[in-house]
Amino acid sequence: MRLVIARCTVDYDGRLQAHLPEATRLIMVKADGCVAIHADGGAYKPLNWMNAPNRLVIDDEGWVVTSPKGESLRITIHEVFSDVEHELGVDPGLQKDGVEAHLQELLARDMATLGQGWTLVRREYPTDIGPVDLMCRDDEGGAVAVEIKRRGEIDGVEQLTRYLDRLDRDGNLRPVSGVFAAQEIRPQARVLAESRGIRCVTLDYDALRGIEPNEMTLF
Amino acid sequence: MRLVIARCTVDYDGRLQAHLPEATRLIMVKADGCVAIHADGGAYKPLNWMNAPNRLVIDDEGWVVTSPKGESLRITIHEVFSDVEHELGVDPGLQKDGVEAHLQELLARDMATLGQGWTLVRREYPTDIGPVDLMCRDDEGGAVAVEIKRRGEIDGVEQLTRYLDRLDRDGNLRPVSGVFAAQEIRPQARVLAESRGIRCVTLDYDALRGIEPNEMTLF
DNA sequence: GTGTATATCTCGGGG
DNA sequence: CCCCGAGGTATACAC
Repeated sequence: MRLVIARCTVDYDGRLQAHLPEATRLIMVKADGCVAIHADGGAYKPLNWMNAPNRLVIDDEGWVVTSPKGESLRITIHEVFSDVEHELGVDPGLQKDGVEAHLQELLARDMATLGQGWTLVRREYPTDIGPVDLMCRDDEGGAVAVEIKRRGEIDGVEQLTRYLDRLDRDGNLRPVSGVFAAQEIRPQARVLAESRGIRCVTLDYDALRGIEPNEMTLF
Repeated sequence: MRLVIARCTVDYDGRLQAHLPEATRLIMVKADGCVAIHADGGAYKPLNWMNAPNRLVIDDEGWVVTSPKGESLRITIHEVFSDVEHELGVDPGLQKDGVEAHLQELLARDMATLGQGWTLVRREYPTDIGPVDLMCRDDEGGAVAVEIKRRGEIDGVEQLTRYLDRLDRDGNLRPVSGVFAAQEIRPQARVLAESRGIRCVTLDYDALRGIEPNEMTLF
């Protein structure tokens, strides 16, 4: 990883056009060739960047980074304050716990959270517009499509609605009811869901984890 | 901006839990207090981060970053290879051209792109679930709601559909037709839009810019 | 503050 | 490769 502190101006031309007036910034070049221009604030997002793969040409004027997709980033360097390189090696990567896939797994193992006597047909049940998180049968054998979110918002209700619309055309399933399950359901999403006859279920992640027979967490 | 190259392990606990095994990484601390842990690859996104505002406590074990929202990041430092600080000052910021707001402005100035004899009622026409990009009248006086995107995808069609649903309840407007306008429209979005009677219009940004009477670009 | 929409979103999975 | 969905999305803006 190369770290350059320099007074520079930057011009990006690609998915849009953008320009950075002259100022002192950090230019970060990673081993995979990606480039990021950071100011001293504004969360982790750089002011300007180019994703790998790139071709980097350095001349007296500065740097020109070009990507095969036709994007270009011109960094005109006026003064260099620091220029260092460090070998970091390959990173073992991030281990996550508590995301949607985990909720789906936990819920699939404990259908009773949704309703007594419910059975799982399959996870990621396919439709021609994408997979439904869970397809179930309720205690009376009725088909139920379940959409799982960490945070239930309007988009999720729309997504489930599209699935229900498709699934309801299948004679083997019809009628298909819907359940919108999330750790937290936004009021507007709840209103929209219920206006469409979709049941909302709030999930308790810790309780679901507690139900597990053996330890599933990663660390 | 403080830049530390160190062999470290990291534990995040907040909106989820995540762990980084021991490896050498860049730790970036910006003037506003945000912290980012970077590997030597993977675009601009850090492996782990904490947004400002934060409280940073440093002891022999390493660093503990806590946010008022109850998130925490523990960085256990095993070996420091470099630790430097640079004063960058406040950045003048990025100047952009070619984003959705621009398209909306250009289209509002040249309604003929949508249809001969069309007139603009107003931009950001309000509904109770949010503003429609453009509200127009066609050559026969019929109300038309226009949703503008850089890239037209399914979500945009859903958004316009929600607006049309609301607007159609207004006796002064009904019937309201819809136009989905974008520089690029994904096939699936086009199919969905047309199945709902929404007309799709592909926008040519350069042509729209060419139509302008005076120079609007920033640089 | 919540709610909504945008983003050069980034990232990963599946066909 | 594109398409789609998730994200600790972050960010801006209106209410």
